[in-house]
Amino acid sequence: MQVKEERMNAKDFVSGKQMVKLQKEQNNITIGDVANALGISKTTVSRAISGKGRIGEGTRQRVFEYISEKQYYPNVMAKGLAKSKTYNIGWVMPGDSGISELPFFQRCMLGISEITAEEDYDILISMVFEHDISQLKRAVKNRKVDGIILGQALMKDDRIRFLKESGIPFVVIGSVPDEDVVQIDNDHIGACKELTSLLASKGIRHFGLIGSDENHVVNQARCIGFEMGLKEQGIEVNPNMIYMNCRDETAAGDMLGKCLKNGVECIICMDDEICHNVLNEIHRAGLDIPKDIQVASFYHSMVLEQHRPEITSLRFDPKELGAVAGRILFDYIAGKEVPRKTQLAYEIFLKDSTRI
Amino acid sequence: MQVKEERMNAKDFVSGKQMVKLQKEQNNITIGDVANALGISKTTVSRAISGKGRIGEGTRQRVFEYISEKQYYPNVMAKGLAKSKTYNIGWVMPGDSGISELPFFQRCMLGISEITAEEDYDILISMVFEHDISQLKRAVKNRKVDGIILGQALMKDDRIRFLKESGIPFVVIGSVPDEDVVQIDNDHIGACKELTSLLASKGIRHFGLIGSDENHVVNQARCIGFEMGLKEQGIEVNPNMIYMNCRDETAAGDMLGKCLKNGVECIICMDDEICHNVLNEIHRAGLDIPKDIQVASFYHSMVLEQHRPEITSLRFDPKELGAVAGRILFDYIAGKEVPRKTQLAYEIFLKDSTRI
DNA sequence: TTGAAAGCGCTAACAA
DNA sequence: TTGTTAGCGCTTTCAA
Repeated sequence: MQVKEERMNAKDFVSGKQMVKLQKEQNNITIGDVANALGISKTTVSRAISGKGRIGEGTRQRVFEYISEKQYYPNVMAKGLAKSKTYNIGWVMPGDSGISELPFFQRCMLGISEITAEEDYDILISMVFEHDISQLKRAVKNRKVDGIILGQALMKDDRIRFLKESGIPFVVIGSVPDEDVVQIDNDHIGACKELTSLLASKGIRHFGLIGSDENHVVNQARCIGFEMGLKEQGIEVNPNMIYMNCRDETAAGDMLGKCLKNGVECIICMDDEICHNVLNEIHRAGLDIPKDIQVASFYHSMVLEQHRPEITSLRFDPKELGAVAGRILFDYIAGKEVPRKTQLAYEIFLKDSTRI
Repeated sequence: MQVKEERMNAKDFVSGKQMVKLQKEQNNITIGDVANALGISKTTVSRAISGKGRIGEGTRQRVFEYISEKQYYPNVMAKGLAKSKTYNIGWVMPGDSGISELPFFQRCMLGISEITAEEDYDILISMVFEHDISQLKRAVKNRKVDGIILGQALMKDDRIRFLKESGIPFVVIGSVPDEDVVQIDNDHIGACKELTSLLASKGIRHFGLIGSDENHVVNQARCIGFEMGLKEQGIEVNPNMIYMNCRDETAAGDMLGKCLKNGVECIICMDDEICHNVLNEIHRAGLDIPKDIQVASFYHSMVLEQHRPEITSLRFDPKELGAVAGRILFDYIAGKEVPRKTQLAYEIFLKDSTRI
């Protein structure tokens, strides 16, 4: 509280039942105003602004000077009506996502917004739930968006079914089996496979894989990558190595216990939250990492950053994911050919949690 | 992985460089189509739909039957142009907020979206940064929104300055000194005061308050409430009791150390993240809660939920905050009088972390 | 290089 | 109760 003068006082917070009312003063200048003021036609002004069609350099100059002086901004809604565009793209994310998923969505959104801004688009948000996609439906039926980015893919996804029926262009972040859905995803399979294989190549034979919701496509991909990694190293795949639907710390504790009983040397967690829970349980049990048990994670986030020893993990870039999804969506809307599936790169960080 | 048939295979994820292209089939039916089909005028259709103006019950029926059969949905953009509305409200949140703030924004948004949905509005999102409010500016200049909800208030807030100049109706979630800004906030002062006073009344004399960014208005309010609580119990307020700008676990450790050295009996954390860090440091130091040190928090979230013993804390409802902000904004836009400042209730949870 | 006029899909006076 | 007409602010043919 050093900066005394910036400190607020209690009275700053207190107020009577003071009421306020909006006084509007919308002095919005239109393309017609510009045209009149300059003694030219609306068409010409429009052309000057859009840069389309031939126009005299002189007139162009005059228009630009005038609109920058008078602070003219085109009415995007009107433009949209004329061009049958909304200049919005829809961003669909779960309204009930867990705390650990939020940073992912936030970063995605940041990537998307960089791209939309370039195109002078805005992001309209729909929060959906597993059994309530009314918000998404509203945005689509009302034609408030030109396209949609779906932030999450489920195995049986109502959103995707609806979007396909509706005919609106959309892309999904994540992977889905549907042949005709444009999707952008981290290369989870490749990444999980490589990390698993790498760890196995260092001599680990007994793995335990702990994951959360098996209804999430991404978790299935992780399983597949894990199994591929094992096979590559000649380790027999045993379904008992895999524990799914780990919902909380208690469950994590149980699964940890089972792993230890089964002689697991290295636990791989499917995501950062699972890993966080597992780590807590490991400490609670008084075990040492990596001496008593090694730990790796198929996903990394700030949650794991603080941990010592540092955790071996896969790292992806959600912001890039969002940006790529945005670019592809715009191409798709524009009628261009786009790849059905785009996979993004990953990085493997080998840290002390798997070094004996 | 029980549900075998729902499991994906590796091949589901693999694809060649398959390309897809959008085939558009926009068969959007307009109000004119409806009118023609029914042999009535567009006006009549419009009236039937909006419910405004007199209209024969029979015609109304026929219109409704037809539009529900043909799946007619009005074009909101066109409606907006005619009525000078966008049917969007802007939601402004920091693009670089810490992981611990995200659940707050998510819950707020949920509350907002419930209200906007009622009014057939959508949420347009602008991610801003401390020194980059270009996204917000775009949305406002382009007139893409009818009003704005600002999710966070800073002491010197560029966003607020810009919004005031622009003349667009807006409300802020949080507190600001500006006389003429409509604001909705948790009653932080009252809550912090009451909790502090309550703890003091149970015999605690030596408090330590640990907080984060002092540039956040909310943290200043917490300080004020804390001091008021102390005064109420006849405890002398000493600036040395307050530690601000606690950025990470290391800083939390330092401040914890200072508190202990100064004979602090109870540490109050300004928010859940601080508290989380402090708790970690307390455990690291091998101290017992509440025997060695008592702990309370001015903010509660899922982060603290798992902790044992449970932490005495203040609880607010961010979703309600968002909903109230939404309602007030709509009233404000409609030209109604709205309270300059709305304070929301809080709950105090006394738990074992402050029971000796 | 410029302009007139029609149109995007809807609402809202004003008439009938 | 219904229809005619103009208009919201922009784009886009088609002529000039």
